[in-house]
Amino acid sequence: MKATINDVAKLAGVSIKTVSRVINNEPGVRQNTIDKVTAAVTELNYQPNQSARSLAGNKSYVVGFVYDNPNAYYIIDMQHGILDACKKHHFELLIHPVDSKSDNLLNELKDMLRQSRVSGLVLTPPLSEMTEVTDMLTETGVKFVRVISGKNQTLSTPCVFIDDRTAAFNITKHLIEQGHNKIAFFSGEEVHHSTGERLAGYLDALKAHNLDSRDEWIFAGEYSFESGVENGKKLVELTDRPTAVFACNDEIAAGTLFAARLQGLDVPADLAIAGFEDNPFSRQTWPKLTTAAQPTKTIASQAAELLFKHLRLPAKKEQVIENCMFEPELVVRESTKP
Amino acid sequence: MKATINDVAKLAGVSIKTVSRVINNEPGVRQNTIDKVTAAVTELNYQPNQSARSLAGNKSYVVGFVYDNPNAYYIIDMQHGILDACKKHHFELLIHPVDSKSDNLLNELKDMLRQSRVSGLVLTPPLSEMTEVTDMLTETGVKFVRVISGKNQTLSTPCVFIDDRTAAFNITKHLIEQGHNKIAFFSGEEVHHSTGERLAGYLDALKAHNLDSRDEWIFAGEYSFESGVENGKKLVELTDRPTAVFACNDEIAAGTLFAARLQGLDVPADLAIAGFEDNPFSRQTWPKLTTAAQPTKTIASQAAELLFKHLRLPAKKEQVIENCMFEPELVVRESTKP
DNA sequence: AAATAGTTTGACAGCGTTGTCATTTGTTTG
DNA sequence: CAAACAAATGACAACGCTGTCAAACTATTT
Repeated sequence: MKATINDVAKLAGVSIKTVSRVINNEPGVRQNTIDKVTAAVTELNYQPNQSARSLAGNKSYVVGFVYDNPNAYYIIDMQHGILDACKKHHFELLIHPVDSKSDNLLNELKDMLRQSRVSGLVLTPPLSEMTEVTDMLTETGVKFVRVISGKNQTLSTPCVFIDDRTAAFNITKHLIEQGHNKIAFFSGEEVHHSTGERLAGYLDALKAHNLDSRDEWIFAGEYSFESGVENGKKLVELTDRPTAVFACNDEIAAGTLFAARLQGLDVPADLAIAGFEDNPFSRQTWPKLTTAAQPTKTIASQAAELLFKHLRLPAKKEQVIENCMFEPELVVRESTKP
Repeated sequence: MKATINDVAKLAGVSIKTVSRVINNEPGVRQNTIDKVTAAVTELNYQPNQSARSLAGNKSYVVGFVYDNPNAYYIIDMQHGILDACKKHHFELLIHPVDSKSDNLLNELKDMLRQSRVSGLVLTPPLSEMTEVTDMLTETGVKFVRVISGKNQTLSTPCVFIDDRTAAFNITKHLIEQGHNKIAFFSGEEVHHSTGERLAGYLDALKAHNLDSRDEWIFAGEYSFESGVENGKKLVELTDRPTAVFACNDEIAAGTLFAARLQGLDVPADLAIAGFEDNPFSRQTWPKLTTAAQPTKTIASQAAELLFKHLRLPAKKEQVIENCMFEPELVVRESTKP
């Protein structure tokens, strides 16, 4: 019924090993032979049996996406981006949500690696930024690519950098250009490097415009709607209240918006609010949110592509590690317009 | 390094076949032997090699989740619910987003089935409700479970039913009880059975309360924010305008909310709005949305469990098909409170 | 034309399981 | 207590592919 490599070999008049060579793009096959084999493959609509392939070759043709992130939009975009790359390279994708705060995280990951025979992993924040995790993976010998917050730099593992700092600088600059000189910063969790990077960008911009930063305008928090609500409430209690808020992501911004309404503040007249990430719902709030857009799906494909390159490399100590960087782009909407 | 079935057999003092029996819960092994083997398995931390298993047994230990749905929250919840069940049964999950409107849909699905050797599928609307798709799958012999909108009934394939009609009835009843007697209905896409079911429930409720339904109060649309905005704008142009809207899902409801603000209408004073699905953002709008909550993650686990049961069944023609049903639950929030 | 080196191909043994069927062990019965 | 049967276990050949290494070609040199 289903064609095997044997059928292809017979039809093409070569040995199964040669068919195997053609299928795996191994060198040292005459063009003429390649053509015969490919013809036979198409005629029989032959699909290699992945189980047999990985059993015999002790490889897996599966990559894993390990994540801990409550943001559904982000995860879906990441998944779809990785899937695109997987399709191109004939790999399969295994998704593996975890709890990064679990005490058992490392063991759980080890178990997963053991069971699921993935040949590589894509990691996103906060996991990609936790040294325990990356150390463990390096030790285990599993190859992985990380999406992390920061500027392009050479690390010993392949990375996709997100230049949050510059993007945050641009957002803050935009707020300043709208006439604001008292701007609050609503943080996300500190385990996310993005929080620190965005704060740095915010401070950079203040300094560049000779504005003072004030500690009481920098609010600790987390990447959630509720955190935005909470800090929004605190904000209005301040004497000499800031007239603008730079929220570390759109969820916080949405929460801040909610709090503003609770307090009877008009946005943007009484309080301008900017978010970060360009989640779909940043276009569905009233008013729509100014934010910094990052092309998550493209980032994901890039990360996966880096992983595939890395998987093909021999396991040498010394080698050039490929990286790439993305800079989220300012998107101005009604929540910060005068 | 990594333990094989041979190591376990040696340690337990039995043949590899017996170890295999124990691992697969096959009958006809003495309890005493089972214990010896399990002990050896734990001691060596043995994990069966999935590739070898599926090659030898010609089975796959992989289920697929095929979907076409732009709602990230829904998809993530489905994925995580299915994953929970998979973990329990030692299966892996393959995700496969498709475009249900593509001309090539059926071929694409066939290719995917051929390549990825899944042993079963979970389908959600609209795919689960497209007869071309289900027919093709039945023909191909792939087992699958569907999540569909409708009341519990016996079909030839296992299903998880969502009783949208009753839930829609309850929502409409709630609006009526708030004193509304002119209630508009904002539809989703008609390919989704849920649209028809929810409309039916809406009409049921009107009739039950002796209210007339009017054709111009039933708006065609789709499951999107934009559709809600558009129909919201149309709504206000009506003379004798409805005072309440039952939107087919939360996104439409959010759009309607947006349109209301555009028009300077207060929600709920001038216009009450109810949604459906209980997406997280239904709690993040202002005011928060009344909606019908469906336990997506539980639904997903149930669906996967049904699939696993079905996979174990021999491929007979005559057999009892297991089903189950969920009824979304009314959640009253500020968008409909007087 | 023979010798050499390089290139292309094939034979065959695994990879770690499960399926089949034969063998052993245990239990019941006349 | 042997015969007859059932229950538990094992030996061994697949499963479809890749890795290894030897064989068969081809091209180049002497």
